[in-house]
Amino acid sequence: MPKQELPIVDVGVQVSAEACCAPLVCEPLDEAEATELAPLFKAIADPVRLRLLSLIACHEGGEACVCDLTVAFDLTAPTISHHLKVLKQAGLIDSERRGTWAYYWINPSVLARMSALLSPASALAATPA
Amino acid sequence: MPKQELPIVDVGVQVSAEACCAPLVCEPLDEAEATELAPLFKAIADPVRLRLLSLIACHEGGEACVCDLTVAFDLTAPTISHHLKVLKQAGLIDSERRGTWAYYWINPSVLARMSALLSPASALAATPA
DNA sequence: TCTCTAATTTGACAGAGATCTATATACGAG
DNA sequence: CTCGTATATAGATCTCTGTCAAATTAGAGA
Repeated sequence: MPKQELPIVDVGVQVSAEACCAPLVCEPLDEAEATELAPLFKAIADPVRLRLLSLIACHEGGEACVCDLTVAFDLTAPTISHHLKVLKQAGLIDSERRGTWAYYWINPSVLARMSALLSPASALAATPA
Repeated sequence: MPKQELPIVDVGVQVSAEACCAPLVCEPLDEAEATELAPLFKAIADPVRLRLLSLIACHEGGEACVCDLTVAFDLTAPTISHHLKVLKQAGLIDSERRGTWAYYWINPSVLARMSALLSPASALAATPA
């Protein structure tokens, strides 16, 4: 039933766009950057939301219906709804209502930014000895 | 009692080592994995800790003294100490006392694991329409 | 030994967050 | 329009977390 619509690239993020990609091991984060980035990690700093994000990202068609998600947890629907809202407000996912059901898909660019931030700057800072 | 320091080698992590690398957009995280991974993100889900991690990672020599870190914030020493403890317990950093001062360095393998988990599955969902 | 400085631990408190029940909204089918 | 199902919001509660002041531990030097 979910109509597949591939929410591809579309970098229309609310975070400051391309101010993104220097890994935090390359140059020190200033306070403003840290304040902007921390909420992204806070959004996935919960097992339920991590699984939600993964379930949505892996779902065929690139999107998942809330009904698919709710059954995967031993939690009430309002709780799932709450977690989805947190993920959405962080910009990690987006949603649309189509008829009776609501569909969610991930925003890959935000995920990419977070991944890049943590990337270990290959040649740096290894070996404590 | 503060004998727990152990300037151990690198991967002395409590997480299951190399069970790491499938990005969460590739296959759905199960509950156990999510429970194990969420605390890693929780550890960096705070602006102060994000900056601490970055300051430590970028510091020359690959390690930083607590005294270097404390002055970078408008927070008391106990608060910084608390945040360092959170990062250390998550396995993101390690520390050693040398003489009067305590030094911290990052554990790159844990950071790498987190980065890989969020990596947007190169070949997936990225394909330009 | 005593004292000074670096860092951590303890205890307290305010604010944030996860979950539930109950209620409300949105839509489709009769 | 009315009813039933799918989501979302509101409010309450209990727990977790960030911060500070005060006390404690650890090492260097006199």
